[in-house]
Amino acid sequence: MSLDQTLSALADPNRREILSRLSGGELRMTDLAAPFEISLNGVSKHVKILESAGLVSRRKAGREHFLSANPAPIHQAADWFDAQRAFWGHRLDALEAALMADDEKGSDDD
Amino acid sequence: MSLDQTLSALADPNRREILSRLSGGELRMTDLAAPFEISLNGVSKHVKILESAGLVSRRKAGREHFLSANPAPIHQAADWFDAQRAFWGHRLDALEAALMADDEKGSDDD
DNA sequence: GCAATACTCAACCAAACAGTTGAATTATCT
DNA sequence: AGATAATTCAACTGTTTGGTTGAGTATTGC
Repeated sequence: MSLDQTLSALADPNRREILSRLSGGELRMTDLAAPFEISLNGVSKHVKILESAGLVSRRKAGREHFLSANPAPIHQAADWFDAQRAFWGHRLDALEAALMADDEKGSDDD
Repeated sequence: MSLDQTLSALADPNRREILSRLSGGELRMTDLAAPFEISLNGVSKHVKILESAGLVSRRKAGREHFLSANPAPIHQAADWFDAQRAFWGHRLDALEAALMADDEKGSDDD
């Protein structure tokens, strides 16, 4: 549930894809895993990571496990990024500064 | 520069701390590293990772390397999270749904 | 009861990661 | 020129990660 966990869970494209596939509602493990190139066991491990990051939850019904997405940690991370964006504001970073310096040189020279 | 790189770079608290220390402007490697518990070499490796994620850039002056933060990838990631937040909207996640079910049961039972 | 289905668990592998230490490089100071 | 300072590079260690395969455990269907 920490930012660390949320970000590293979300840093993997397979896991983002899992979440995206879960956006339509619950899916059984097998159905969730079907379109992936990696094995079902591989997907299962990713799901476990998402679960322990609080991004997915599981409902067992007999032998089937129904997975669903929990957007809450995404909201929290989004809040953190908003705060960062506000904090960093429009301060020029080194790349932008370099580009603007180039521009100035270019237009000054005209 | 990819979302993958940005998120996994940002998933580490030492690296977030490095960025935060860089928020006041350029710092030399040694000065940047001073307050950390890990070795200077350790910090240097983190900086390299941040650099290859586009989050930090480096200006060499003689034997000194001046590091500065590049907020651009943070902005991009923030945009991505905003889109996600919008996408997931206020749809209840499984945890919330469970809590509300509990609430209902509690007040119904009154 | 038996076979198939839906999973997890455990062991393993290769690659990446976080950290260290020690040596090499380059720049500055006296 | 020689010492010191700022930094990287290289090698090594232990842990984590993304993935596999194979076996084990329930549950369901015939």
